Amino acid sequence: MSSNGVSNPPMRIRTLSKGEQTRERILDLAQDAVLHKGFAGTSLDELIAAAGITKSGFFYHFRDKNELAKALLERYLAQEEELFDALFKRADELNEDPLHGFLIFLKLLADTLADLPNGHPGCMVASYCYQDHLFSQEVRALNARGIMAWRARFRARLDRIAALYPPRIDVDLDALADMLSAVADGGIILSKSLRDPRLLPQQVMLYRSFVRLAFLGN
Amino acid sequence: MSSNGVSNPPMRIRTLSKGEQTRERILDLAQDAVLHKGFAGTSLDELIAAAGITKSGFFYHFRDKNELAKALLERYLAQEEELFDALFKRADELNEDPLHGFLIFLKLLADTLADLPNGHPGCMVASYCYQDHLFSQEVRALNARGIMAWRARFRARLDRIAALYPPRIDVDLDALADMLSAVADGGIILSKSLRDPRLLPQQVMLYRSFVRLAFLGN
DNA sequence: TGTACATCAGTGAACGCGCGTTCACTGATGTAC
DNA sequence: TGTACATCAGTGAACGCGCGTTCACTGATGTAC
Repeated sequence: MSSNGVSNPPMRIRTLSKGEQTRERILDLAQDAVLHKGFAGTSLDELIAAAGITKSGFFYHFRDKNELAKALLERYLAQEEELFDALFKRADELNEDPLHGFLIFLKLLADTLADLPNGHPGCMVASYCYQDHLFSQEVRALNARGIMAWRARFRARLDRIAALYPPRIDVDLDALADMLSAVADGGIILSKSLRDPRLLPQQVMLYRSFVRLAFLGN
Repeated sequence: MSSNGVSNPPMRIRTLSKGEQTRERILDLAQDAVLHKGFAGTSLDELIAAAGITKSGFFYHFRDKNELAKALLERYLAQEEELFDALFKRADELNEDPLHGFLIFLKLLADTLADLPNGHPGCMVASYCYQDHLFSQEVRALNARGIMAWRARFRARLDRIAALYPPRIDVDLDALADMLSAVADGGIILSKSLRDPRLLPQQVMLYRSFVRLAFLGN
């Protein structure tokens, strides 16, 4: 079940080999478990039982548990990138103005998040940042790079916007770019904690209101 | 060290008994460890070693590990309440207008967060929400009640503001109240992940800009 | 002021279970000639 | 088309260590009379 939904690319190109299918199944199960019990709280025993393989089968796919952590995060970040690429592409097809394109993107994002059947499963970056001492330096760096990539992506948009629409307030564009990540991560925490999937898209829409106010004034 | 700083009440009234001191020491160590390794990743062995007691000493203070989880969260929520009470009190002493009082509160909050020597240690509610399957129903409910209490507190302020300053945009006041929690939790994740303590207060100040724009228009 | 008893704040040893990891092995599928 | 070999995708058993929990016990401090 689940396999998160957020980030499924619009269409699968290549069919997966048997081994790749097993690996993806392990990752799906692991992601779900890690987002609800933490990494240390997720045992390999439960994963292999759910995946229907043996311990040694797991170690065929991952050298050790840390490599599972790394693969989980890499896949999550790649899926987010795909999602953002797709939504920006659609938004830009609908409008060529950078501000309105961004506002459309935010609306599409909120709609996408609102349409997830069980709500957003959780942000791997947020989960990992609260367990950073469990991971290798490599994984921690990957986590930070994920956030920096989001900042760079949104910042580039905001630069184009600010060039056309002088901001009504004194605002640091990096901070405003970060705010989308913050509001999304915070919104996920609200939705998860209160078991109300609507809270996350609602927060994204509030961020949208802020951007609109800041550049458009209404 | 640490003992988090955020939430230390302005002054200690009562001196703690020996047992209470030990208990607080365990909680300090546990909070630090849980926020960096997760709850399952934090062993009692490491806590007792750091606290300088034995296993049985620990179980004198807490019936089992779940009770530690509960005590940790209860203390965290109480400390947050104390902090908000203190900051609102100071803000209201400086100004009696509800909007400007709230804006001053947000500035005080940002300043407080900026002054934490090592940055904010992390939000227990966020940490727990990413490990909810580890905890009893009681602890999960406590976590949700924490967020609801923040919402109620900020919502009450926003109601008084909206009565005097009709909002410039169509905005749900519960959502706007939640946004402070979201921005704070998201800001903590930014600060922790990128190891830059300034990002959290920066996000709080952005939220402040939004509130100002929404009610004051500049 | 002295004695008896209760409570506080722990100690020390043992428990069994689950954890991640290793190792030698194997049937099925793919590739070269 | 048949055979030899390599790679893929695992199996099965064993490993030792660390985990949370239990239990009987104890010295120090507080309270009643």
